[in-house]
Amino acid sequence: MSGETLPGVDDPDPSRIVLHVDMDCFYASCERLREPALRGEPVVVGMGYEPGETFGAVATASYEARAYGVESAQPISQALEALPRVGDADPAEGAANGTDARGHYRPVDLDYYQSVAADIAGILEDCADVVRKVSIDEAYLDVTDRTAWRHVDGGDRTLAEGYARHVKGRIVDEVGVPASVGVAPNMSAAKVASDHDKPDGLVVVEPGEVASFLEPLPVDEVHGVGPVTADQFAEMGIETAGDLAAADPAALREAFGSRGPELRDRARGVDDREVTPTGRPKSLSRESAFGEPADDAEKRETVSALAADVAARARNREATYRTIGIKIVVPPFDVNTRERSLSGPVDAPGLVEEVALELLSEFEGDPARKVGVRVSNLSFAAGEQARLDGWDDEGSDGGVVGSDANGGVPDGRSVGESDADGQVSLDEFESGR
DNA sequence: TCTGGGGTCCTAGGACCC
DNA sequence: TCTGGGGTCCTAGGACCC
Repeated sequence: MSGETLPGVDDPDPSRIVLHVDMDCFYASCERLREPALRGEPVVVGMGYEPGETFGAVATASYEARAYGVESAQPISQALEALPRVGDADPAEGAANGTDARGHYRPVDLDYYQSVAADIAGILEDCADVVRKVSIDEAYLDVTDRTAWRHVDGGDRTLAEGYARHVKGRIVDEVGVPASVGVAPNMSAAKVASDHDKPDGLVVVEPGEVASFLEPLPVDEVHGVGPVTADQFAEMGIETAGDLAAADPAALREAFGSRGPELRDRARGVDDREVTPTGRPKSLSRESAFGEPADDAEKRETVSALAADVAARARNREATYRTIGIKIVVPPFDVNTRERSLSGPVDAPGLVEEVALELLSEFEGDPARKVGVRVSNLSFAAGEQARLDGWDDEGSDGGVVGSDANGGVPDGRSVGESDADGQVSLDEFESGR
């Protein structure tokens, strides 16, 4: 291990070329794709929202809608105040926004958006050797081997910029939705770059310019700095990325643990993470909010439905899980989580429901604004997954294997570690702790 | 600004093991 | 009965991201 460079001074390979591709208000763009009349109009896509209702939250607002103060995560009721719905009667005193502007409100249609995202993914896979999708509308591409930082004809433009323009152009031409693209020598800088000129942006940060590009930006534009951390930074006199870059790493570690120096590195433009392909999920969950705080019966009913849904999704993705958990939010906004690990991975919808309801019982009598069910400790040993051949009905989902004193009938397709006795019970699946 | 849904990672204490 | 130190696993909560 001799001859290595000084640790932490710079990226190991400053010549990497990373693209961050970020679709602009993706859900709204998708709605416009199938309803071209919405182009140029304010569009609000709502979650947990049905046409004509006022319950739910804003998932995505088009830039036209944002101009009236509509923001994502905002309650729909609030968005409607800022921007009334097309077709609604005129408010008594005229709209709160002081104009007669109206917005087009649509419910989330994730299946459709996913089909659009798959088309985009095809283009991205075509344009890069490694693609890391981080969400339905965002991805990192390592295009180091596809282009170069070299300047064209000694001018301002790099080959990399031309390549990014090509990727962006293909998305618009072949799919029909706009994207913002950031180009930089690492992931973190590329991410900030793509955010820098939305919508429809293309920002290139060349290897030598990363630190100076970041320096003047507000510190919360550094990826990983949220409202809580930004407040703490402000108390320390850290307002910009430049301030953070210049801060004492030891002091940051003291205050923020390992995250402190890491964020400082991001602010300095140092990020040696490789772009790795999208991995398998680590957990699957579903949650659902109530309009009015729910009583025990409603809580149990919802948890049962969510459990069935999560289990079905896991089976669909050929995942087994070893941990089952719930989440319950009690007014005003107390978030509680409970989970239980089993002795081995299972694919057992009945068990998900049974364990979830049992965990829920601790909160009997507490009203809930929201409940959720989660499975984690996932395995994807497709084909490799040991299925104890002595007792498993081959391929049958509903094969009843044993029963137990709890009345649960886990339709186990999978295994505990050593239960070769043909009996599967909740007790046996529970971990020993 | 009273709050939707699906995720990831980190921390910290306790149990347990050697 | 009192006692070190290291390591792993489990659980609950929190911050953050899109």
